Amino acid sequence: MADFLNDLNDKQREGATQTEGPTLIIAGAGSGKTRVLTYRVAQLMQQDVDTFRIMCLTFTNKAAREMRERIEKLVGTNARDLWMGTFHSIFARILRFDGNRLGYESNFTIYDVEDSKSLLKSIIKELNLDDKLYKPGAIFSRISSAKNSLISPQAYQEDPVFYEHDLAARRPETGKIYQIYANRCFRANAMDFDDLLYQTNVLFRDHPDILHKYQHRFRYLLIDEFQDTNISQYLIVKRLSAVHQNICVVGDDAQSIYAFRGADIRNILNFERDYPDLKTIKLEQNYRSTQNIVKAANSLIVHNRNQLHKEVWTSNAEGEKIAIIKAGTDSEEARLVATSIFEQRNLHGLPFNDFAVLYRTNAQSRALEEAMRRANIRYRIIGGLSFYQRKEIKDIIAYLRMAVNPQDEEAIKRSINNPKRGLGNTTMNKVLIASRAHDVAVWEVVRAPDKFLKLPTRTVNVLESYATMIEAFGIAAKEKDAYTVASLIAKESGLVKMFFDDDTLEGKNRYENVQELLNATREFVDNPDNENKKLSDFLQEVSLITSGDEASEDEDAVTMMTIHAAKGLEFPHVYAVGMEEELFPSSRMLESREDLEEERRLFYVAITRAKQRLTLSYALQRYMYGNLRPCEPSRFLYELEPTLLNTYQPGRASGAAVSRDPITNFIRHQQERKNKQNVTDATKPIQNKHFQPDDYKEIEEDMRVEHPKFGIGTVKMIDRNHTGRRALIDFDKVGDKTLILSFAKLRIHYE
DNA sequence: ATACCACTTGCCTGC
DNA sequence: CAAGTGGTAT
Repeated sequence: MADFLNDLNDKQREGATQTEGPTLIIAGAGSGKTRVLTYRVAQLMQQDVDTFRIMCLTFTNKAAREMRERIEKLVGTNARDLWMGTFHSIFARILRFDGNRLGYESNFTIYDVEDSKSLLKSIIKELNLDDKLYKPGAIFSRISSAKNSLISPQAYQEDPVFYEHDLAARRPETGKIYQIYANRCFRANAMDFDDLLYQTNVLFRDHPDILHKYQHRFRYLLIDEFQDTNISQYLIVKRLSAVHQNICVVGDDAQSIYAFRGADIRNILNFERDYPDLKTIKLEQNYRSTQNIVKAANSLIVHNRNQLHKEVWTSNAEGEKIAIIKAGTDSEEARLVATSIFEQRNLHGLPFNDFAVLYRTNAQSRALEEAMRRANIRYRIIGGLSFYQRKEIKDIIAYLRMAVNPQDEEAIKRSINNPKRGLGNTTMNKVLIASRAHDVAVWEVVRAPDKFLKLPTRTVNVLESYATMIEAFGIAAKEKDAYTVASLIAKESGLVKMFFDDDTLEGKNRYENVQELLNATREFVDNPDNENKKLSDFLQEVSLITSGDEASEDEDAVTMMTIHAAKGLEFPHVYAVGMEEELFPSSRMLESREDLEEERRLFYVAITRAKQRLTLSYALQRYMYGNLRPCEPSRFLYELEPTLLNTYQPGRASGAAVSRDPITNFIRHQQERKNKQNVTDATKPIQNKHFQPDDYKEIEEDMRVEHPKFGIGTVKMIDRNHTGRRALIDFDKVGDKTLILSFAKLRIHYE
């Protein structure tokens, strides 16, 4: 029965079998953490814990699906009652049940980022604020981080710290916008992504009976990728586990890469503080990668200061060294990567599925796609503009949303004059103003315009016929399955005809995409795993799609995606491209050490995706904003242990200034760079663009610092009486030196 | 009300 | 380079 546990090593088994009490599993990359979670759930089920008492939170829907399948295989029973899914989908479900206690109807809409920004844009306009200063995106991220820290609109407006911050950014009205935004979402019976967590917290906080219900229902809580949870998520699980304390979190602080959307690494670093009885298990053996890859990853991550100690090791083969590709331009880089993939495939008879190309930004995919097409390499792109973000799809979805929740203001705006019905901005503005003046949902005005304002008869008729149509859709949505309703709506709304009548290539494409959407609803309805097949269920699933959900591995193709999207995945052959300063690390991440460390963790994630072979590439010039700009190799490349990188082979391209060998030697580049530096050092002390000294005021005793000439050393003493501060530094290579801090260019060295 | 064109703006990452 | 905006002609 329980013999499946033999598949695990000692540490893993400990993690899988010690099911009671709070547990923290620190799991290095490739150490089998998903496996432990899977086996732990299987173990619980073996112990006759009712499946519906287990909640397991994953980072993507795909991970949840796969884990469920593996569990079913292990225990041989159906795991349908298991509450397994992403934070957002699980808590959206709870809010559908009990959100009425907060005044939401169970058919609430989930606003995506575009909806949120569009709403903010109209609020900013209504308040007559300067849209140069009040950028919807900037306001949105303020609101988002407020919600993720559980700051209500009211608390936000009363807090002087937020006010000062917004005032400094010349956006003093941000708090007011937040308040109006929240009101408008509520009136539209809509929640944004952050609300799904925020409102769950409010629900649990203000309605103890409901919290009590769920606390007693879920006896076991398991959370994957815990390093990427935010405060709001953490508080939910803390509340839920308060009674039974059976909370098991699994994560790797070295792979925390979502701070920009509120993830707080302190959740994992401080977990012990909240659970004094905590049992901590470290998984340090890597089963995924070669020794060279593991070592390279380790050599990089030691440069981060903020981390838990762990030593990831592997007993796998040494493997190939890390290859470095140096290219002239981004398009050459793409071509060299394509060539390399092609060669490797032919050389070893590998499927394209074995290869992944990872980049920092989605914009980088363009050049790569072109190169792949030219080299006749099949590829699939994960992320980027997803199917559901396409204009024509959003057009249809707006109607589907209206059918489920006609209060949905953003859906009204999108659908009311599309296809064209002669309802332009003028009318719409009047409607919006009336809805605000009477404090009713926009829908109420649209449905009965005469009650609220004066409009030409013709316009009133158009509005009324639109409303009648939506109401008919609404009735259909209640009675029929998602596919039937979606087909009806596509036809009756006139959108299908509109796309069909468009004879351009683009129009044809759109028409096909709409058909594709209808296929998706059909598949949704036909899928036996889906218990509920209504349109509202379909929309719920669509709005909470996570990156990678749409990918199918049926076709043999190279996978291309951002490093963020690659989290949790692995490939035999990985190419990480665009290893350049300002791109990776991103230019926006150079300011603070925290940001830079996050970029480094991101690179760590990229490296550790590779099982057998890792190739890194960079270009000397790259197109940006439509023109070619010079680039420098990423500082991260210099942080890798040089002996792990593939070395220059003198037999090939000897002596030549420009190598014809496509895989040119990074070491040589590094050498050239060093030589150049030394020359400059002799004449002008420090003119190294790369060497950015830290503010000398930050340097303190016992710190490790780096001097461009003397190298790395330890600060032994600082004489603060001396003007400009004098410091005694013991350099590893040249011994003691006394330097005037305000003159010496020193960089703080974190190790 | 709408269609089209010149002009500006910005490329992180994503539930 | 490409999406979005604002102005103008129809």
